[in-house]
Amino acid sequence: MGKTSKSDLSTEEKIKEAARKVFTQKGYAATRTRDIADEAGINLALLNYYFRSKEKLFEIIILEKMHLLLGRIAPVLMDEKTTIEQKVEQIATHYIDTLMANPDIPLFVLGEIKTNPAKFATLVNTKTKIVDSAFFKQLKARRPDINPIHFVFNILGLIIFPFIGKPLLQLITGVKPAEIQTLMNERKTQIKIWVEAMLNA
Amino acid sequence: MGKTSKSDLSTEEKIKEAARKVFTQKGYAATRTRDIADEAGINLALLNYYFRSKEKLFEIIILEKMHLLLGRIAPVLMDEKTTIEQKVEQIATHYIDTLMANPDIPLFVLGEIKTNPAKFATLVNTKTKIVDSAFFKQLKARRPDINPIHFVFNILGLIIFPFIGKPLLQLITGVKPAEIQTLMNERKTQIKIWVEAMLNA
DNA sequence: GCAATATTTAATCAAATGATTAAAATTTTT
DNA sequence: AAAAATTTTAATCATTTGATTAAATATTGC
Repeated sequence: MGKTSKSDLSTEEKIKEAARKVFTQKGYAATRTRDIADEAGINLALLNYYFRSKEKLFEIIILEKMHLLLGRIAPVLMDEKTTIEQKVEQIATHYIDTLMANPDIPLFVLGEIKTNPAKFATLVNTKTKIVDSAFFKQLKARRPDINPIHFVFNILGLIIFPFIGKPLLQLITGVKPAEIQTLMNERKTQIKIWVEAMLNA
Repeated sequence: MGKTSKSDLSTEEKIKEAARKVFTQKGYAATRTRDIADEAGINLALLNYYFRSKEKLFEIIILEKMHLLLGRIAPVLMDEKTTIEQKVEQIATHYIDTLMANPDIPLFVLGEIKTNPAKFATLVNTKTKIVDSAFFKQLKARRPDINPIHFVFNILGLIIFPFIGKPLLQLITGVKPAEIQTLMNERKTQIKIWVEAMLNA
């Protein structure tokens, strides 16, 4: 069934790999199925043979990427045994590592969620509500005067925004990719400190 | 020349208004010129008569939106007479007001910059480099141990990310639009406090 | 080795889409 | 009001694009 022989991937996996690249780079609407086929080194009909349609292939990829962006967050937030600071550190280091390896994901996922929120509603709703998590309880105990969602915005903004704003910041500051890489690594330790400072402010 | 008579706009302005709505909502690739024409209540040929092509019309709109997103930032950062805190407060209040009225802009502009950074290079480069601004000097004096770009990321992340992450946060927290509006207003005063705390951390 | 099955391709289709054209309708000028 | 200029439209093109089909090629089971 098109299995891999030695060095290279199966055809199905080659197509998925190409789809990951093209979809995350250009988004659903700007992606041509022919681009994916070319990138995978196969014919267009083969793509439809394996995945039936552009839409079906896209759903596989976007769900995969959503899982990459969200899958790790729930268990950390639910953990009753770790402190706020430990949760922030875990999330920051994990996400910055993940996003350095997959810098296109935030804009891709957030863009597609905005395009079609209904499609993702079911996917996310199955999970336990984050509003009832240990993290939310801890935040409410620590700062009863501030809506916990503020800190969720703050933490995600500190982690994710640099990856979304990178092209703009390169434009307006002229910062080089190598320097950005250094900055991202610094943020893995700094964000914990900054969030702590905000919690005490 | 198709000027407005009384209550309604000129045809040219009706098309631009429709283009603003459709382009910012769906992005360049997903936008159909027919959608813009329908939204404007005019025929498709008229759109090309006035603006020559989809691409030309798009450039007018995206430059307009980029100006809205960036135009106000440079003068604030250059001002030698205001403190860091005053600059942050000015930028936060101005941007949150602007983005509450135009919530689609960040994802739209950042997405299109990423698609074609070269197109915006010239536009942004004409301005004085922000790296040489009073704001950067002040940040370096205040925290010589931290790259000022970190704080630019932090401030823009705190301001802009909530607008980009809103659909996701609605999905995972179930927060209602009205509550988000309240949160956004709270952030106009909180961000200044949080940034100050981060600067002292 | 040969038949059955699975994989791959070239050619083609139908619909969508950006753009043009030539004519009709409207407005402006005189 | 007639002529000229402008504005608007319906019809149509050429290309792009997602998808299908039927035939060719390769692989697998016996």
